[in-house]
Amino acid sequence: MTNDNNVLTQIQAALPGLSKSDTKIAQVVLADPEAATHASIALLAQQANVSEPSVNRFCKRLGATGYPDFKIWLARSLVAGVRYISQVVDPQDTVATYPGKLVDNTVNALLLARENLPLNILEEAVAHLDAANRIYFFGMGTSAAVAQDAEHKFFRFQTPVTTHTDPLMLRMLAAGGCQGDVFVFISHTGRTEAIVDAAVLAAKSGATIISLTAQGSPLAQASHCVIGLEASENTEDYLPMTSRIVHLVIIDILVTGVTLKRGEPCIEHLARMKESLLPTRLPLNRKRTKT
Amino acid sequence: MTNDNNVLTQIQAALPGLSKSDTKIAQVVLADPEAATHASIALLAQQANVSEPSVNRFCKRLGATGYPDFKIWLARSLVAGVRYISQVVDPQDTVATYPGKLVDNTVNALLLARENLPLNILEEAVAHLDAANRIYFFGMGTSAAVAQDAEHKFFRFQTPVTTHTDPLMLRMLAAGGCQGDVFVFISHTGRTEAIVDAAVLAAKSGATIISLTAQGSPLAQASHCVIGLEASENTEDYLPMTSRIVHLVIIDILVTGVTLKRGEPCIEHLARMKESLLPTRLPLNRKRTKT
DNA sequence: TTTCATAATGAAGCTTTATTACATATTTAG
DNA sequence: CTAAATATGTAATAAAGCTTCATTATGAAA
Repeated sequence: MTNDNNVLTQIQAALPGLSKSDTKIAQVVLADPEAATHASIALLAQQANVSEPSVNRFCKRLGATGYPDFKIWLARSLVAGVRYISQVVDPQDTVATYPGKLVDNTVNALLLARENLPLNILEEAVAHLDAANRIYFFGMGTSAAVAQDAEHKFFRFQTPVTTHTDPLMLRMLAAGGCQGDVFVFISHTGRTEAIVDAAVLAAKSGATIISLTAQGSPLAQASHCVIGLEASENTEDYLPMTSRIVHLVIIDILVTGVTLKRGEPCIEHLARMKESLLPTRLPLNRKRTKT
Repeated sequence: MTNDNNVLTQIQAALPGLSKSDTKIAQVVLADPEAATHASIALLAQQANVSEPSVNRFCKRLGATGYPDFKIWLARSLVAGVRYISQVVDPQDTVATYPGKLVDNTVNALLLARENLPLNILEEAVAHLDAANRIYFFGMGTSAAVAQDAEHKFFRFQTPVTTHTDPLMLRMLAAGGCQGDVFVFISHTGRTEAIVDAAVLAAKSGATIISLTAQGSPLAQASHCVIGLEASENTEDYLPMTSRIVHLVIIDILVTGVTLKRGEPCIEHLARMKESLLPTRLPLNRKRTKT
């Protein structure tokens, strides 16, 4: 009910069942939420052609304590101009509009994920990864890049870690798994056959299966530890965009979790790794443009 | 000046040069910005042990038109609880705290990038990519995953595209470039020697160089088209986390840009590609948990 | 140290804004 | 077609925020 702390989506959801005045108010607010945050109740009432108390009642019906509270709430739904409402890119978009939409959608996906972070499962996953003798990351398609990123990050720990995308390699490794092995499967849909098969095989072999995938998917069902995310939106229809970003941030969380669990020595080790890269870099030679 | 539309950072930046009352007010606001958005001017004044006009003046000094305006502004700086201020993970963090911090930092990086999107440069980059006979993506370390992701997305266009991480391969390809080739270099620092060398070589060969890197870096100087981002924050000290995410979203922008430029036929083509993946997926078998 | 000028702060009254109570209109069900 | 319920608007009330001005603190020059 009220756990959707976003006004815009809430108004839009409520629109059908709204009264005449409320509809008018809703339309004015949705048309330019930005402006609404700066308008007084009198101005908004005038723009919607309704009385001031109607606006006040509208706010209360939405769960706010009054108009000022509503404005605060509304302001929060406009993150630095980001619209919470998922914005679909259409052929009419220009360079002035679509980049912002894409960033907004990504931010929204992250904020949504943030609210639904399964902390206990993350903790569990971190424990498994920390205790692992060997870690395997698997991802295909877009998730291959996520897996590669994960390998690159986990590689810095002492635990042996590898990434694979070849389905045959995947099956073989999965079949040959053993206690102490941790397989991390990354799949947006959780329905990529090769991945699901491998997960089932790996589970039988005694290894621990962690998956970054859709809740309730076949892959999720085959896993010991599911870091599940809400299902994809329509924006993912052509190219998965936001989901892989969320997966990457979850990789960050897991890496950070293991780092914290291992404590100081590990942090030092990471610092040394970092230093070893310095000789490959040219000297800094930058002119600052801003203060 | 006023282009930093975040209050919290602005207050913090202004803190040193603030008067006695203003400091008290700033402290109360920073201590619990959330609460401040709901407090009346009287309450806030009382909590800070100052008079109401002082609070009002404080707001105006920060650029707001008054207290209510300040509250709106403040509310926006608290994106669904996200603190704009970059939050450093420290050893005292627990699973209850660090995941949120990481997401917040990522969101902040994206919001920052969103405000500084170089639209004209993106447009230029899209034009180059659209017109390219051949596209090469290069990235090393963490950026290798970004390059791979880019390849995976651009692969769906008809233009031949490849990704490489091997420095030798890189040099050879760069030296053998020709007009119509587009080299996309991805490097957080812009100071990875192998990458910079390759960019210089490729530029000499007549190819077009696009780079996703730090403004003003050696790599940027060797490029025709620099999609530059603000320098790294201290949070990147151990592992680049937020920058790669921003790079990925820029890849999304470029892909989307080319898709839009090519118009309908391309969109259809993408849809067909998508369909071709369906047979590799198991049937949907999900139980919805939420309405 | 004193004096003067400047800046900072607070008290009181004033203005704007939001809310409540009540009356009127509109819809809906019987 | 009427009656109850609901929705809407008017006007009065209350709350919040703002401005003016007097007071107090701060700091520089004599």
